[in-house]
Amino acid sequence: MVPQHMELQKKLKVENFAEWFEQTTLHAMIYDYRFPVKGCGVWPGYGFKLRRNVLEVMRSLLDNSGHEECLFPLLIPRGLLEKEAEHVRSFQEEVFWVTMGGSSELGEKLALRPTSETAIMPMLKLWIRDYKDLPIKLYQVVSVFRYETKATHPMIRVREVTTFKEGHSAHATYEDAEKHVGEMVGLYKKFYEELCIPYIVSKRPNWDKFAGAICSIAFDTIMPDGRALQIGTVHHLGQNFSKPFDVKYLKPDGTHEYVWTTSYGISERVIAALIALHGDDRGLVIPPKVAPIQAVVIPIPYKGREGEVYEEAKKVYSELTSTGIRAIIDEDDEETPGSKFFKWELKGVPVRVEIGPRDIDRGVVTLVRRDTLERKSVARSELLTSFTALLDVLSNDMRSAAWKYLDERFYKVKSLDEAGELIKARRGIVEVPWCGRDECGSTLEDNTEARVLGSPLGAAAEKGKCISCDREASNSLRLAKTY
RNA sequence: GGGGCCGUAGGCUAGCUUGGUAGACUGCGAGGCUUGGGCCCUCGCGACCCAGGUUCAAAUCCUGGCGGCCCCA
Repeated sequence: MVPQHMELQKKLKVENFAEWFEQTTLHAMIYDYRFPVKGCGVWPGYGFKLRRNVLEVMRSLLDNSGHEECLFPLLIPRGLLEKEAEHVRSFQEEVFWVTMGGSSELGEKLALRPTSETAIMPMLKLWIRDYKDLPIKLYQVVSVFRYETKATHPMIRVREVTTFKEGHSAHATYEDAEKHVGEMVGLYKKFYEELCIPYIVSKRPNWDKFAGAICSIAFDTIMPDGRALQIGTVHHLGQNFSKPFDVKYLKPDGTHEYVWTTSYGISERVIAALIALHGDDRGLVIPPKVAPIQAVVIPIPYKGREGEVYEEAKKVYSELTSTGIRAIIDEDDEETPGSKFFKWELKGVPVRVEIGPRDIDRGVVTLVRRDTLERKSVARSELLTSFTALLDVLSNDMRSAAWKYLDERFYKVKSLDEAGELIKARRGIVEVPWCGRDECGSTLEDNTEARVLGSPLGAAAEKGKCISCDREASNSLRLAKTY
């Protein structure tokens, strides 16, 4: 039983999310935002491991779907960056430029990539000759740089995005590219499911598409402060990039056609969402799949019985690690068990394994799950099966709790007043009937102080009237405060 | 883009209005005592964001920079 005063609290997290987030990530050694350059943070060892595990999930999904991991240069010459007119217009105010080499001015200034389409296209031009070379699917995990002028937030709005996983593909036809977009949306869904992150998929409105895309599909989730956070996007780029970069292929009939490209990305915002959605006022709660440490074994020594307690704890520890479980043992005899409990709870270790004289006498071990702090004794002889089963239960419970959280903050309303109030109170995402015209979208943004996330993918016509112009609604629009 | 608040040991902070020895808690190190939810005691370590200015004297007042947070567009 968890004592009354120790019941899970989310007061700070809910009342002052920004502070909670920065403190928790710092104290748990996930992310240190004290680096003296605006919008730049550091991943210490423990956070780096979490990041690596998250990326590992993504890598395995991509590797198993025909992608190859590549690495393109950080520097993009101005001429390339500016080839696609709309792309450059959108990014020009947020590009960092390298203008000097030592003390001499560069002839052509070099951009720190804000994203890599313009670095990849010239190489595709060299690599693609005929239809047999298509499709090409590649990705890289790199830093990208954006000179954010608005407020920056640790991990959420940064100037160096350190964990930019960008996928790029080239196809022979519009339809192939379109199909690939659908597959990548499916791949991202799997990714978020693995991380226990709930999401809403929207087709971004025309005025908020990725610069140069013909269609942008975005994943959003809801943070504890009620704002929506974009955690992934998939873009159909059409021939908007292949034309200016002159990337053509030879078709079987002997003619040439420009390739059709797509791009899709996620960033460390995914990790921010994971932390924000699962954490509580004791610290992190990390889904077992990506937890740097899945189990911490804590011996509870008593005077006279220290020897056997430590010995048993070690046995349990090696049993766990021998099956590939990421376990550690905290044998520090200078620190009390209680203090260790708090320490590892802060770090979000999914399961704590306690071994004391009482357990030894009864032939059991005590398992405590991090999400609910529920404690139970399991037979010593069945440790491994009980443990793995518990990890599964924990993952599933975390996933459903997070989905429940999102579902409760997703509102479908029919009136502008209602929408406005929900947005103003920062209750989450609001979906309203919409006539489908861009002008009503921007009117709504003005009237509700919200941003338009977009509309459902392939939704049937919404019944009702557009809440902006009162015309018959043909679709829905999602609105929210955003980051 | 506009407005406001703020920056003190690794962390959280007191002191600033009214200029004059920077204090607590936590952490870290040593020792003792303990250990099923942050024990306690002793000793030690550790800080005024940066650059100018005012002043006999600046953490404190002024200007600028860097950095952080909040609100509004």
